[in-house]
Amino acid sequence: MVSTKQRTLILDIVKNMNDHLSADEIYILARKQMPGIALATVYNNLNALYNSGKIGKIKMPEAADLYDRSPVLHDHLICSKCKKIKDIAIPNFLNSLQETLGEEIDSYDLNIQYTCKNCKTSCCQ
Amino acid sequence: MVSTKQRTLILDIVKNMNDHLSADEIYILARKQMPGIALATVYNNLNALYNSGKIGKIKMPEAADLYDRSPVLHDHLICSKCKKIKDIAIPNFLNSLQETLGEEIDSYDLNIQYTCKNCKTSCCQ
DNA sequence: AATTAGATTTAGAATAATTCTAATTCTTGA
DNA sequence: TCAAGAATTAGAATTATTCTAAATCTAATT
Repeated sequence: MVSTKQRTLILDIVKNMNDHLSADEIYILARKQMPGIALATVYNNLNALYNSGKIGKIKMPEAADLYDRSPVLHDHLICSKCKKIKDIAIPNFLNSLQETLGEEIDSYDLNIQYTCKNCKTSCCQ
Repeated sequence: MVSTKQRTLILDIVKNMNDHLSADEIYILARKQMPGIALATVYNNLNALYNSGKIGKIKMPEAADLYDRSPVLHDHLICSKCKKIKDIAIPNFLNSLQETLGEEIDSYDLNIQYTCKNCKTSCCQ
């Protein structure tokens, strides 16, 4: 895989995100630095970077997929109210899953809906 | 919630499925018995039945959602090759998840990709 | 039986995320 | 410099799902 300046830019944006962003949001950021870039290029490169294990991807149940600067498999708590995402690591989850099931697992997606502390305390939104 | 004949038909179809079907597949089955039914009605009723806890829904990462005759929360193994789905129950998963995280969970979606025995043995598909 | 309010259905348009296509441009090695 | 292959671009296409507005049905009430 050859790294073009578009791919370098997109990798740079993703690696410097403090949050999880969608392809569209990354596209908006990319255009600030490279106004002519196409949305399809952003998708192409996010897919390429994800497939080569350089970045992570969160497959959201009913919304656009989000990208993650870390390619290391981990899990996500999604607040049902404010939709903010919290990264979590469940220790040894993959292994214990494989043991429980007696099957070798290729990968998995786990999305957990909860109500974050902020939304719980502010009662009447 | 009043049960119309459309809703009764759709519930009947879902309850008698031996597999997990998409809204579109359910629509095709429904039209055999009620040719004038609209796809939007199928979606409306699947949503209504799911929201009232009468049927289950599997939120697939990059494909149409599938419906499940059982509303009881359980998990799914999805074969990466043939895409067939196997229902599984991970004993006590929700509780142990809540304990591990120290958070109260509203719900979760877990999709596990694996290679089923069939696809593993037939090597050169 | 007629009326009415409210819910549901219908058909088709709208939306939104993503992929595809074909033409163009860039890269790199010969 | 040239050619081959890869990547990019712009926009069309696709697909699942939701929305809209008009029509129809339902159930309760008179």
